[in-house]
Amino acid sequence: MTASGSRPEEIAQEIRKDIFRGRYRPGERLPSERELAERAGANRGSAREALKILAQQRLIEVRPGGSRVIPVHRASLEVLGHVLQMSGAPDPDLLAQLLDVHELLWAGAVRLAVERASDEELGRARELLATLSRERISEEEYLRTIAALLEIIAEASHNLVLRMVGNSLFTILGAVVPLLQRLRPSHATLLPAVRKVRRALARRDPVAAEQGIRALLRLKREYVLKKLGTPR
Amino acid sequence: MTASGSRPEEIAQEIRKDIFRGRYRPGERLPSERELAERAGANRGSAREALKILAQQRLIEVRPGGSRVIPVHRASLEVLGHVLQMSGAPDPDLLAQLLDVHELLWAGAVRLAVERASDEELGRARELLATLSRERISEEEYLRTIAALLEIIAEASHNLVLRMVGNSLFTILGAVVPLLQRLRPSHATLLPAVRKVRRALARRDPVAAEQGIRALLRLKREYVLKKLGTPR
DNA sequence: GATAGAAATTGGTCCGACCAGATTGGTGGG
DNA sequence: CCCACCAATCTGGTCGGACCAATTTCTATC
Repeated sequence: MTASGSRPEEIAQEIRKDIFRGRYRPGERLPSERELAERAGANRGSAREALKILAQQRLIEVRPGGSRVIPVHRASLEVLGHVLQMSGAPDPDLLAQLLDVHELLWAGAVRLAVERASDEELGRARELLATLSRERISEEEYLRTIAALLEIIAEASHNLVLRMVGNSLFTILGAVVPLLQRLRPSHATLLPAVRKVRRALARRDPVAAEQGIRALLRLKREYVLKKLGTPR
Repeated sequence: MTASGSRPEEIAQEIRKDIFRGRYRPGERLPSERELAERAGANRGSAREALKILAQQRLIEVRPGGSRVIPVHRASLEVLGHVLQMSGAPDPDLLAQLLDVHELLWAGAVRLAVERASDEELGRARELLATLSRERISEEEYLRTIAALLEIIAEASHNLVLRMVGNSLFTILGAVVPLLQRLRPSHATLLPAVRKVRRALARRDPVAAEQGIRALLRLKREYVLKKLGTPR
C-alpha cells in the first residue's frame, strides 16, 4: 500500500500514519510488537525494528510493558518530513513555519560566516552568487545553487551545530519542495537580493549579509507558498 | 566498560567512540554485523540494532555489502550530545557553538512569540520571569525556570518546527550543562536582563524581547564557558 | 593485464525460545 | 464498598540459528 523501503520502514510508516490520523493518541499505548507483526504479516523482529525507528524519532516511547505515543511537538525534526508528505499536498501553514525557521537560521548563520569565513570560502560563495544572477538559469540549477550556497555558509560559519541543524532543515525542505513547480523567482526579483548579498560579502558586512540572505530566502518562501495557494 | 542502557545501545556507544577516536574514518567500512556481535559477545540482532541506531543518527550508512561511516557534520543533531560527553569535560569550543545557536534560535523564537502569544501565555511567561528575579533562587530552580520559559516561548511562537529544534538543542544542553556547577549568574547580573524581557513582554515589543532573551542566554553562556576555563 | 565467472561475505528477514519486569485481574481483608 | 496484595499474563530484551538476494572479493581464463 505504501511504497518504499524495507519491511520495517513500511511498518513504521503505517504506524506513523495511524498516529498522525489520530488513531493512536499521545500517551496511549501502542499494540504490542507481536500484534503489530502479525497484523502486518511480518516477523516480530521487523515490527520491533519499526518501533525502534519511531522511538528514535521520539514519536513513541518504547519500554517494557508497552510503547506509548509522544506528542508530535516533542518529536524529532525528522518526523516533519513525514508529516509534510502525509497527504498529497504539504500543509501550507506548516511549510510556512518551516520556511520561517529556515530563514531565521540561515540569516544568523550568514552573520557568523561573514565574520569568520576564509577568503577562499568567500570566493566560492561569490561564484555561486554569480551563477544565481545569470539570466538563463534552469529551475533545477537555481535550487542546486541555493543549496550549495547555504552549504558554504554553514561551512564558513565554523559552527558544527549550525551545520547539523541546517542539514536537517534542508533535507526536509529538499524532500518537499521539489513536489511543487515553478519555484524560481523571476530573474528581475531575484537580482536585487543577490546583489545585496554580493556587496555584503565583498565588504564583509555581517548585518547586510544577513538582510540579503533573508531577502533571498523570503523570495523562495513567497514562491513556494504562492504555489500552494495560501500565502499565510 | 561504558555505563548505561540496553545491550544495543552499549554496542552503539562503543562503535561511536571508535568513530570519534578516528578508528573508523568517514567513507570507511565498518565491521560486519556478525563480527561486531561476536566482538561484543552479543547476538547479531543486538549488533544489528546498534548499527540501526547509528544509521538513524546519520553517523553511518548501512546497506548491503557493508556499512560506511558518514562525516560528522552530515550527522543528525542527536550525535552532538554524545560528542560532548565523549571525554570527561565537554569541548569548550563545541559547547560555545552550541550556545551560539541556542541563542540565535531562541532570540528568533521570542520575536515570533511576542507577536503571536495569547494573553494567557504571556501571563505564564511573566510569572516565570518573576521567579527568576527572586532574590533567593536555587541553582536547580534557575535552570528549571529557564527551561520552562523557553518552553513557553516555543509554544507561543506557534511554530512547530521551532519547537522541535528547540527540543533537540535543549535536550543536548540539558544533558551536558548539569555536569558543571555554579551555573547561576549572580542575582545582580541576572536582574537587568530579566527586567528587560519583562518590560518587552508587557509592551509586546518583539525587538526588545529578542534583545532581552539574548542577554539572558548570553549570561548563561558566559557562566558555562567560564566554568570550562576557555571563554571563546 | 583485463575480464568474466565462481565463491565468500553482507545485510534483510524469518522462526522459535527464554528471561525479567510491567500490567492486569482476581482475591481476600479492612 | 474500597483497597492492598498476589498470581497469571503480557510486554519488551536478548539469544540462537537459518535462508535469501545483492554485493564484494577472489580466481581462473582469455
